[in-house]
Order: sequence, then structure tokens, then C-alpha cells
Amino acid sequence: MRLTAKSEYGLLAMIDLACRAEAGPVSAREISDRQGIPAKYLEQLFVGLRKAGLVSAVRGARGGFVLERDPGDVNVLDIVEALEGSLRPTVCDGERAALCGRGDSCAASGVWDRATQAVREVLGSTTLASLAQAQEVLDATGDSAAGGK
Amino acid sequence: MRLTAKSEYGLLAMIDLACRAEAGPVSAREISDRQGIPAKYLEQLFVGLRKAGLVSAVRGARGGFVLERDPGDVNVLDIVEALEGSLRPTVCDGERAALCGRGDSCAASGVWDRATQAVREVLGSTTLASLAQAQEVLDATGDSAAGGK
DNA sequence: CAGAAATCATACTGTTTTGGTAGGGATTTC
DNA sequence: GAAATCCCTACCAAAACAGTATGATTTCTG
Repeated sequence: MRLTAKSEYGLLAMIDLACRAEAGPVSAREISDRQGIPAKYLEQLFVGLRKAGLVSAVRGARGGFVLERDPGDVNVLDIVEALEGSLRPTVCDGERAALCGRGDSCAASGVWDRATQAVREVLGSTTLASLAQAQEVLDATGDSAAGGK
Repeated sequence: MRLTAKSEYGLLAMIDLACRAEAGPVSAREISDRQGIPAKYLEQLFVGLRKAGLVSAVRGARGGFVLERDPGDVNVLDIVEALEGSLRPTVCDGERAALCGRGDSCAASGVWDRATQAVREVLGSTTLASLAQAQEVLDATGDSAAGGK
């Protein structure tokens, strides 16, 4: 269960995209500038997001990315798993569990499972739409931060 | 927020210790054999557990480790933080947060915080005593697994 | 049509973390 | 005093992370 920069950047990019959903494709470069994400790195992340069916790409000049699904129908877990792979326990996981051989007769494994499940519930119950809306409110009140440079 | 082999091994060791609390000090070697944890690696983990005040060491022959606190008063979060350091968000964390400069005007940061908090609650509400008891039940019913080799 | 803008794909790289191993000390029991 | 045990430091290989580099392909625009 690891949450890395991929998730952080990916979520920022998706929020950015959701906030500008109506204005046609948004280029990676644009998002990179606005969110302070390394451009080429962000490009890679979009590959994952596209393969997961979360965004679709419009190639060529004036191209960019558009949300493939309704923001209310996309949650943070979708985004994280698209980028990091399935959100498993990390600890006491497949190979290691087989290796330690304890299988079901291990009191510890349940704790890790519950912890993972708790994260899945938090991420799974937060929609992109709610974050995009929250971000728009933040941008509107504290004006200087977003429009910035 | 990373949960690695340290936590897995450390928790197994603590459960093992709790199950044999009444029989005097338990050596790292013994636990290493029983739980299938590399001996020298486990020694290092006990340094962290000792410094956190979770166990105390008895040096010399017939020495070993004993729980310093009541198992009902130790939770999994205590153990994890003793071994891995404070369980922070990983993502959108101190340095990176300062770096990205968004501060409070970032809708994403709340999600990561809530996820971390959810894990803390799961781990923090599971006591060592409950796990030790569960383990003893497991060992009693599925007899072959634990006494094993 | 030429070129610019953009995604797509692959490979490489420097740093840090992880999961150990190694070799001795110091301390206590038998 | 020998054996068992904790204590400490250093070292190491492999993986993961965060990015960079390079170039091909597609599409709009002038």
C-alpha cells in the first residue's frame, strides 16, 4: 500500500482537468505549468490514466486530454489504482504471505487487511467532482494562489 | 505512509513475545526461528522497539526481551511508529507541500490526510493483547501450524 | 505542403529505500 | 572462562522512485 508522487501528481492533474472540462482538451504542458509537475513525468502518468479509461487523448496540435467519465463517477481510488496498481496490503502480501507460510493462522494479517480496507474506503468514497468543486471554491476565495504566475 | 517488512516482522515478534510473556525473557534467536525472520535483521528491529519503550532487554546468557508495557496498553500503531517512524501522509508531505507551495489552497491534501488518519485509527485501535489472544486461539485449533518444525 | 504542437513509446539515470549480511564488542549466566 | 545473548556500526545488492532524454507519430494551422 504505497502512495507516491504518482498519486499526488495524478490527482492534481485530474482535478485540474475536471475544473476545465467544458473547455475542450487540456494539454499536459498546460497542466504541468499550472500544477508545477515535471512535464515529461506528467506525460507518463497520463498514459496510465488513459489505459485505465479515465481520460482520453486528442493527438496533434490543439490536442490534449479530456475526462472520459463523469467526474461524479470517478473516485480517488480509481485514480490511484490506475497509477500505482492495485492497492494491496504491501505487508503480508501474496509472495511474502506464501513465503512465511502462515496463511490463515496468522493473527497479524487481519490488521493489515483492515488498514488497507480503511484506505480504500476513504479514497473510494471521495469523488473527483467533489474535489474539483472544492478546488474551485478555494481558487475563488484565495484568488492569488491559483491564477498565479 | 509506508508499511514495510519492518512492521510485519516487528508485529509478529511482539505477538510472539506477548504469547510467552510469563515465561521470562525470550531471545531474538528463538523468535527468529519460530517466526521465520532473519536473525540479525530482527535484532535491529528490537533496537527500535526498545528505544520506543515497548520492550526491555536482558543481556547475557539466558537473556532476551520482555514486554515493558501491558499488552492491553500497546497498540499496533505504537509498534509501527517505533519501527518506521511517524506515520505521515507520504504524499503532499512536509517538504513536498512546501515545495508545491499550495499550502491550504489544495483540495487534494485533505484526501491524503483522511486516508492516513483512517490507517492510524485501525492500527491504533488494535491492541497487542487482542492479537496475542487471537493467535493463541489459532495455535490451539490449527495445532500443526505453529508448533511446527 | 511545411512546420508546429501535441501525444505516444521506450529507454536511461541518479538517488533513496529496503532488506538484509558481517563482524565485532559488551554483558551475564553456567 | 566459555557460551549465550544483546549491542553497535558498517557494508551491500536489489528494487523502487522521480525524473530526463530521445524520438516517432499524429494532427492542426498558416
